[in-house]
Amino acid sequence: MSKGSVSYALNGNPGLSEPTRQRILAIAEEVGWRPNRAARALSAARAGACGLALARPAHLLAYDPFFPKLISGIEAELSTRQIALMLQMVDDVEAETRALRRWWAERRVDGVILVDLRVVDPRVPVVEQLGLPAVIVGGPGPTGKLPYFPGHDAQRVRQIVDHLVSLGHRRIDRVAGLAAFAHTQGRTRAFREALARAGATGTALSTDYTTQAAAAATKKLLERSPAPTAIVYDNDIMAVAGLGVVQEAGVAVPEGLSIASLEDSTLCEVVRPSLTASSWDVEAFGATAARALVKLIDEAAGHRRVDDFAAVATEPGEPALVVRASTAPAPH
Amino acid sequence: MSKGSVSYALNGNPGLSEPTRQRILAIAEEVGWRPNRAARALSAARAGACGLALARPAHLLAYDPFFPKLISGIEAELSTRQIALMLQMVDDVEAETRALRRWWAERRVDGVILVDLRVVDPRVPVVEQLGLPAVIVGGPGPTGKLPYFPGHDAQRVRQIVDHLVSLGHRRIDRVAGLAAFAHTQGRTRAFREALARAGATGTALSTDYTTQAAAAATKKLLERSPAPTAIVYDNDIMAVAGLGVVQEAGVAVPEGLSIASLEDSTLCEVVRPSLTASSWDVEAFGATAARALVKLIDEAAGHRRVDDFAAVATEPGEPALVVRASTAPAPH
DNA sequence: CTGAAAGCGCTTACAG
DNA sequence: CTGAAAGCGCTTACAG
Repeated sequence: MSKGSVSYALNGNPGLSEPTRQRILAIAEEVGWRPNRAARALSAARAGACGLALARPAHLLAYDPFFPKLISGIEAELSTRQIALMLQMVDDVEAETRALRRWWAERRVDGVILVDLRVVDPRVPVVEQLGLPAVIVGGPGPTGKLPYFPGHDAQRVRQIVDHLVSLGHRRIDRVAGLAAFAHTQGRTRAFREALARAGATGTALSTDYTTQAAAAATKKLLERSPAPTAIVYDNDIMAVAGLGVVQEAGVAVPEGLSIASLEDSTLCEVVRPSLTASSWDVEAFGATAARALVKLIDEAAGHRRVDDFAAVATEPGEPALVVRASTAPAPH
Repeated sequence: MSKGSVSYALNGNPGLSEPTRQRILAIAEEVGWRPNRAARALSAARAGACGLALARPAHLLAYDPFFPKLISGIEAELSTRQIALMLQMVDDVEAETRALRRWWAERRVDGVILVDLRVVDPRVPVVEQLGLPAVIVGGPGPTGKLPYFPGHDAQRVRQIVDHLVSLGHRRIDRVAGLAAFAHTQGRTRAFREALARAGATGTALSTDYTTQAAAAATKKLLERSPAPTAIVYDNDIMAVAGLGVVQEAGVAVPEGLSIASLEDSTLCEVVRPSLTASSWDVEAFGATAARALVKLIDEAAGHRRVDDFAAVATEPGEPALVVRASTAPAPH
């Protein structure tokens, strides 16, 4: 059996009869032979890996159910194609930008997934200038020529506000995440619009996603006059932190104040009262983004025109509001 | 400048004067040149990457603050050495075993980290037979010749039981994780011993770590007679789920029943009442394990004798019990 | 220190 | 289909 034929068989190269191909694959399977990835990468000029660098400190990642789900979805998609996922956790976007440059210079990855896009984000121009294939996850909308997947932010905000308004709430505040994140701004915009449309009022307080900041923001909101009758939190852990503050202030939830979370999780189910939250399929979302990245890489390699993903970005899994015990008619 | 000299400079190979080395490094930095990883891997017979395969479904990983911290610690250690972390999420140990075989056959990784060791674990013999460098994280104790890092399980169980006993509790039950995990069994052993030493009684109910199972187990424990005066949970999310069940049953925490968690997190701080929990430095733990793996890889590459890590396994960061509002003197 | 050369294990045309 | 060969971009001795 020639080395060339084996290579053809494994790479699905035409010019080999089907029976021969099958025989080769069977033998490879039997003896457990696998092509050396480094050699293959070197001659094929493909790393066979994609990169994901997370620019958030571990203590914030630790309580965010979004990332494990996202990674799981990405991973599920990549592994069917034998593409590895390279993970790096860094402290800030600058470190991430350095990591992206290094990955690409070393040809460690064929493409990358960008998360937590900033309003002004250094990664976007770098990636575009390098020609490093990239997709944006949780983006705000069109950013240069990079494909993006916005994550239903506006729609989820609208669903929650509409739900609260239908319960008679007219004074709805929000404890938001980092203002520097593009998706936070997108949510803020949608929040304002939804309130205005309903004739309701309310403001958003930005935090750094820590529970301390969420607790402090909640205290501040409770002291306002008139006080809000409902508070929306950008994620589940901040909502739970807020819930604790509200209860300690002697306000009953949901009788005296309604609480809702823009991110659903098991946590929302198990706290008392359980939390009304916006639920969506993050794993499917991650898989879709990974699929787009793979396509981008393939097209870049084939020197073919890259489709305008921005125009076709599909978002899987419509978000659905899960109404639980923490929201009720507004007190009068 | 010869190609050979550049290579020597970058790899710290002696036989190059210091000024020349510095000049080469400066130029490489300036033009942003980085050696192609695939080529380097091929000639050096080193992938420059380590693998971590997680055999837990994403919905369980999503609420476990342990893994992001562990990964962050591993990553911090590896990235200082320019070693990449390859991540794969799989459904079960069999799929993980397959992933390990593939990674090694393709020389995608130089070594792997094994987590959630089972009482009978197929990965251990496979890894040993392949000669794939591996360290065990959260292991039960010596397993063949693989270095292991047990994660303070016994000590943490003891601290919690001793705390409850000192508060007068004599009937202490436990809602445990998967019985198939070696660390669950290690905890169960330590739990029994600690109770016996204190003249207290109690049993452990195993669950699959889901909040549903934790809730069901808690209900069962409350119906017992005599009912426990304290319940210990194997992790924070199960503790919160249990707390909800207890409160709905009309039992006050901590006045009627004390609750404690064997895993600390922000969650424990923010729920009401806040939860007493065993806290330890998981990131440092991950870093230590990664360091051991790197050492193992280096020694394996040098054909030198591999140290007996099992004898020297250091565990960083002594665990500390954080007493919060959920534990109080036993009711009489 | 330089320069030429072999080799890592594949992929990919190319002549038979 | 086979077999010989070049090339991917490094590392690593080796002679000058």
